[in-house]
Amino acid sequence: MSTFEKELNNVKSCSTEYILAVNDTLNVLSGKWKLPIIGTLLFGKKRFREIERCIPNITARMLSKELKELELNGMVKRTVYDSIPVSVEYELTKSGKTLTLVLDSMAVWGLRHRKAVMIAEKL
Amino acid sequence: MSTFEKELNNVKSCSTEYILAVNDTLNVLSGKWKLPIIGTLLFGKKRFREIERCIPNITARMLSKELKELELNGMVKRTVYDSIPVSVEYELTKSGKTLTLVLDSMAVWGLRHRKAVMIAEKL
DNA sequence: GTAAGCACTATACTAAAGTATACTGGTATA
DNA sequence: TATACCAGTATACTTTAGTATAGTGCTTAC
Repeated sequence: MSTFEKELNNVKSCSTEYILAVNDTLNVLSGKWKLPIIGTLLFGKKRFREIERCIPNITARMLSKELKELELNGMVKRTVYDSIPVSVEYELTKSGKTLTLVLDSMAVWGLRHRKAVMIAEKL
Repeated sequence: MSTFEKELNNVKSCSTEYILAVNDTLNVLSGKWKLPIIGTLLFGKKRFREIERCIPNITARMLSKELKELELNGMVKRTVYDSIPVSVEYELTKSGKTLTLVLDSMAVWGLRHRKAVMIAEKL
């Protein structure tokens, strides 16, 4: 039995704990902008204005707010270089990078589900 | 190469499509009550009041609203039996059931991430 | 010296999500 | 006849999330 399976059996043994663990993951992704932010950081570290330019329609206020939350959640690491003027870089933490595995399974389910719903609507 | 891998490569070839697909999955789970509702339905079909009793603090209004959305999203099937009085049963669709694979990966990531964050905070 | 870029913050607002509470119309039970 | 269960709906309200817009203090380029 793999480590994944062992951990899964453990958390599934208590249904409220299972829901809580799923909820933790969901909360890390909550809101309109977290996913786009994580998406752009998947391509490597970026500066504040770079991220801003990558995401259409995001305001500086929202980007700042969401980056703070992501940092607090241990998803993003913020590094300040004391050049003049200061430059600030954001990158995904190790945890942030492993989230891609979850995102991948969400992407595939999302596509399959969309197809399934479309077929069902044709009937 | 597995079907999963093929579909994943396909959707990953376009980063905005990838984000959209992940977002679709996220939207199906959005809000405070969808996950608890899906959670209770994982144990089999249930009637309205049964679900209500399973989920502490949910109001009838919210349960009704969320069940409608889940039905619209093709996650839940609603069946009305014309007994007297009518009884109504809710159950997960096929798509709804396959979501458990995604939820499993979210649960395991959630647990691992929580541990990682706790260790980082001790330093 | 003024315009523009950097990394933000402040204030005020609107929109969406969620809560509280009461009610509907039917049936079955005491 | 009163009470309670069923499957919800209606109305009013509060809380949270997101938007719009302007401004901070710094530096470099024209």
